[in-house]
Amino acid sequence: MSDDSQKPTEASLVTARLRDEILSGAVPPGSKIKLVPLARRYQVSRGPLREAASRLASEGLISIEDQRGFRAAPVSLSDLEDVTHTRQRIELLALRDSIEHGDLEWEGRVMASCHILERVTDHGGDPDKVAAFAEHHRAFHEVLVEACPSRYLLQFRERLYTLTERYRNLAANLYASGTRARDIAAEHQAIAEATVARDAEKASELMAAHLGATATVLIEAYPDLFGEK
Amino acid sequence: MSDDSQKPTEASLVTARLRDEILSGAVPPGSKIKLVPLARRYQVSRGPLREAASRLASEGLISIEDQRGFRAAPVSLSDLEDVTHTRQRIELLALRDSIEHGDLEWEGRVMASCHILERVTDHGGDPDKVAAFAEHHRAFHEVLVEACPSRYLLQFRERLYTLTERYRNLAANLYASGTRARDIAAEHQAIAEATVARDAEKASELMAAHLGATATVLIEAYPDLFGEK
DNA sequence: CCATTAAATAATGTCGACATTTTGAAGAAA
DNA sequence: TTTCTTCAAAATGTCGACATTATTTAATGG
Repeated sequence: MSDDSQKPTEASLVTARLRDEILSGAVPPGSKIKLVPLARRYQVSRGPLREAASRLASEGLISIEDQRGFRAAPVSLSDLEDVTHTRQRIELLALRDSIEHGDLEWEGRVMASCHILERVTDHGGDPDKVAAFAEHHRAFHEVLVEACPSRYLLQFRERLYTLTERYRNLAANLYASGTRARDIAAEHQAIAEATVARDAEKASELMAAHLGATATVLIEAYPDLFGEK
Repeated sequence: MSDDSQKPTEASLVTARLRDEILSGAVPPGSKIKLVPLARRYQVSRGPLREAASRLASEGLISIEDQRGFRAAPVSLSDLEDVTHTRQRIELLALRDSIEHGDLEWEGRVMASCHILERVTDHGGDPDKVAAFAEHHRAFHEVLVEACPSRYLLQFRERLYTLTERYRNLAANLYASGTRARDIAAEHQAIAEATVARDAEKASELMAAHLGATATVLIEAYPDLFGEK
């Protein structure tokens, strides 16, 4: 969204970094984003930081209060429900589009991504492995809707995915358990198969269930998540 | 999205102003946004301007090219089609939600807004009247989906409405004619009536047709729009 | 003891200056 | 002419300093 294969600007780098910290929970929801300490940590001036925060505000990760600075977007049960429900609707639209427009190479990428994801599924709490899984998981869901021709739908979808991932990370920070009794790999496998089979109905159904199940886990974990600060 | 009933910051004011100029076409699509002249015109430093541009980037009105500054988002036929199609889908979701959840007072606001809009429909090219119409038109479409409980869906909808309005303004700048042989007031009236009658099917149908008709007019006008720089 | 006010401390918002990069023009070489 | 190089002008990106506003702390009065 920002660079053109140029040397990235400090503002862009800091944007990515700050986004990650908000997503991971290193910057807790609702907490104030104090520019001076952050600028010191990032080894940059406050200028780029303000730009970064301004960008993230329009992404819904930061809220701006004039004369009072920036604040990590708060979390709430109702917000989580909204994110989930909206994401279900948007993602299904994108998935149907993708199934309709995807070509054979796309099918290949779907199966490849699914396979890779399956192989990295069991991480033993190793932070690197967890991060790798998160990355492949994102990639898999991304590939599924890749053939959707609407840039806007994809942008909205990505935004909602990011917000979901934030809740997932926040819950994971409290629940070290992580994965429940779900066989996520099997869910992904089924979605991938229905998708490349061009069975839009079945794929939609499976995807909706997949997102719903994830949401249920998060919502159950949420009360504990709200007990903290 | 930004203030909390505080004295707005320069960055916020400039954001609104720059957004208006991009929407109105005062800053042409694809043109570079040179900060020094703009800062001079706005009587502010470049700092707040950079923040404003950063915010608008995430809204899709500005594109950032690292080390090369900011640029008003380009327009294209394919982008217009994407905006239109996506907006149709999002808006219908929001409208159905709104019809399902709206209360009696909401119905009243819908009819009121529709009535007001009808009365300001015929503007004689007077810029003030045109601006007033645009404002009431935005308000009407806003009220229609007001009862939709999803903040995210409404945010996406608003964003797409804004992008549509940009294309409308750009076309209007070339076609002074403006309104075609459509009876827009009648279309709005029909949508409002179906909506307060809780006839989601009919309202959706009418709304889709309404958006489609607007899109058609714009798409027809578009080739001329692209002839200019 | 609590509430209210006043002073201090800290954080934000804005600006102007500097270094770096890009852009544009002028000129040289093929 | 066309292409490439060189150089100057302009624009961007970043920083540190200043003024203003918010927040915390201390003090005062009830």
